[in-house]
Parts: sequence; C-alpha cells; structure tokens
Amino acid sequence: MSWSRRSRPRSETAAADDAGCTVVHVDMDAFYASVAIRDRPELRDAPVIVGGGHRGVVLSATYAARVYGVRSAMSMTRARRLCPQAVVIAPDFACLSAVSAAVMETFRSVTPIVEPLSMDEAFLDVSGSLRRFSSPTAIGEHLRARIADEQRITCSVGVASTPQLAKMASRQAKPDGLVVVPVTEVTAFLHPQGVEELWGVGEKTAAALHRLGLRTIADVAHTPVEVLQRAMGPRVGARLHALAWGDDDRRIVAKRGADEPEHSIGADETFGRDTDDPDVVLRELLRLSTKVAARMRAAHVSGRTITVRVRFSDFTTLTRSRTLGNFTAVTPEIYATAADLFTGLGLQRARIRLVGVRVEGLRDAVVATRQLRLDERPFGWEDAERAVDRAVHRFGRYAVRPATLLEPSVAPSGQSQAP
DNA sequence: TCTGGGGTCCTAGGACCC
DNA sequence: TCTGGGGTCCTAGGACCC
Repeated sequence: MSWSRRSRPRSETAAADDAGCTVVHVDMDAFYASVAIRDRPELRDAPVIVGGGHRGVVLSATYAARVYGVRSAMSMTRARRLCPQAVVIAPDFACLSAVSAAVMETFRSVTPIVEPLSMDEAFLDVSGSLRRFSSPTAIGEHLRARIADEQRITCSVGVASTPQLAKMASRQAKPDGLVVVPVTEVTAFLHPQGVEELWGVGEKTAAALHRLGLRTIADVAHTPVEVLQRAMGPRVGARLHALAWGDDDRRIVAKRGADEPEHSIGADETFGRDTDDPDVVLRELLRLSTKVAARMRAAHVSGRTITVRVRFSDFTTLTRSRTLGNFTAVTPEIYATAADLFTGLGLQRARIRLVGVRVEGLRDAVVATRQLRLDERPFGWEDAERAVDRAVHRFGRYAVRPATLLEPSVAPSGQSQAP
C-alpha cells in the first residue's frame, strides 16, 4: 500500500506526505455502542448491539458483535440470530446528543470550518489551521487524543485533499486509526477499490455498474463519461467519473447544529403490527402531524408542501404531496392535508406497515407569517398552538394532546404509553 | 416477526408562461 | 397557422446517507 495508515501511537510525528491535504474527516467508531458501554467496563469486550426492540434495526454494534456478522441497519431479528449472546441496549439519544455536541466543539477548537454530517462524523477544513499545527496529520492525531481523553471513545480520521477521499480514508482507518491519502497517491488509493466504496454508490448503483461490467473504481475511471451518463443519468454519471479520478468539487460548509433552517421536517412510524384500519392510520397521522408541527415551531419555520408516505406490508412505498397556497406550522392544517391525501388514495383493506408526514418548502417563520398576513388568514390556531408549546414545555409532552390521542391502546409499535 | 427514523438530492413528466 | 424552445413549479418516485 502506498498511502500511509497509522493507528494507536498518537505521538508519532507528522509525516511529510500530507502536503496539500487540507480536509480532515473524523468518524466516531461504533458511536452509539461506544457511548453505551463507556461507563460499563464489564461490557468492554462483549458483543453489544444498540438497537430498537420490536421490528427494529441495529443502530450500532461493537466490534465484538461484528465478528459474528452483525452490521448496522440489519434487522434486530437477524442480528439476534447471528449473535444470540449479544447484550442489546436501547439508544439514549439525550446522552448521545450531549457527547456529539462536545465532540463538535472539540473540532471547532481546531478550525471554524466544521461541517457535521451526522451525530458522529464531520468534515474539517484545516487549511487555515496550519500555522498553529504543524500538519493536517498532526491535527488528526491531536483530535484523536483529545476525544479519547475527554469522551473515552475512539474515532478514526481520514486526511486527504478532498472530502470524498478523506471520507474513504477514515473508513479504511477504522477502528481507532488514521489514514493519509497523499496527493500523489490518489489514483493508487482509489483505483483498486470496489465501486461500492465510492460515496454515493449504494446497492442499486453498484448493481447497475456491475451490469456494465464495472467492478473497481479503475473500471469506472476508464469508462467514457458518456457511457456512464447514459446508464446512470447525466449528473450521476458525470459525478461518478469525476470521483473515480479523485475530482470532487464538494466544498466544506461550516454548519452549526440547528442554525441553518432545514429543507424539510417529517416524522414517520412503523406500526407494531400492520393495520388495514383507516381509523388507526388517521389517528397516527394526527399524532405525527402534531409532532411535526411542534418541531417546526421550535425551529421557527413554516412550510407549504405536505407529503404523506405509506408503506405496505410488502415494503412497497408510495407518497402523495400537496402544495398549499400559504405557509403553515399548525397541526390542524397539516393534519387536514395529510388526512385528505391519505383518504384520497382510496385504499381498500390494504395492509399498512408505516405512515409518515413531512413538510417541505420551509421558510423562516417570520417571513412566512408576513405572507400569511397578506392573505388575511385568521390567526387563532397559531396562537393556540403556541400556548400548547408553552404548556408542553412546562408540564411535559403528555400535558396537552388532541382528544383522539387520549384514547387507550393507540400507542404505535406495540410500546406502552409513557406514564 | 427480516427490513427504523431522520434526512438530502436527483429524475422525469406535465402544466403553464413567455 | 404552425412550430419550437426555455424556464419554473408541482407531483411522484427512487437512490442514498447515517
């Protein structure tokens, strides 16, 4: 291997071969599982799976569990079958969020240009930090040491000249390592790998590439871009070809948690048991609408397009959406639209596995409200729901709910209602 | 008892306007 | 009268990521 892999000895001096590498990708190792066991030393070397109970999937598994073939996103049923002795722990999202926030702050102590990709990984643009630190590699080792000391979990780091390469490098560094891809070694690093290792190539795209006889990234690189575009579409084809040569015009954009308004806010829920009862579905749509509207108001956004998603027992999924003439963040309006879209499907005894509600076309609520004023819309609901938000804030989330949600036995996923 | 829940982005067709 | 095109919005679906 011509690129350099480095693990454990964090004090090792920085290599000279990271010149021009200004992107650092940091990825926590088995984040959910590592956090779950860090205060439970007796589980240190045990197979541990973090995941949901009924009808759930594996969110994270320790390396001891992965030995048995357990992978994230795998159904819990399958995971338990592969590793019956595994300790299964439910995720503690409050704790995970706190650890995530602390880790992101550690990143920001090195550079302000930190782009979190999820709770447990981020890109750092370190081009402005090289006066304080001797090299990008030194920054990576610094961060690895600090996170290990402060959070008592390990992470892996990729150092490269582009985000895509840094991301692929950190994957190779796992667990608890650091990999540098020198600018002179980009094709040597990329080309031997399988097409599915490219970021953005999932199961379907990989299968399509395999059908073209393309198995390695080198194969993709040496295929005329027109051929790729014909098979995958103009944009995807062009991007794949570029990535196969290490060209990546993605820029790292500093984002600070909840700052930037999101493009959509939604919620969905898998029923504990498939249902064909429209009343059960409508009640769930109301619950989801309530949840989404509250989250929108908390984020100070309003939206115009409401989408309902329905997944059937055979896993086929369909969506129906409607764009309103006004912006809204109000439960009755979101629910009325969602319910109308659902009943408009005219389903007859179809077995439904999951329903979801999502609101898109989000705008800052202040701007959106001004537009509402021009429409002379009444304000009653907005004010009423703000009062609800305050009550929930004071008395907890079960303080105020729509009357139809107060009936017993409506809890989805077979879980019992919280006290 | 196979297959969660939160998102983003792309594609493609039709409506509508210029 | 016929023909052509571009741009934008809306809807539906699909792929992908963690």
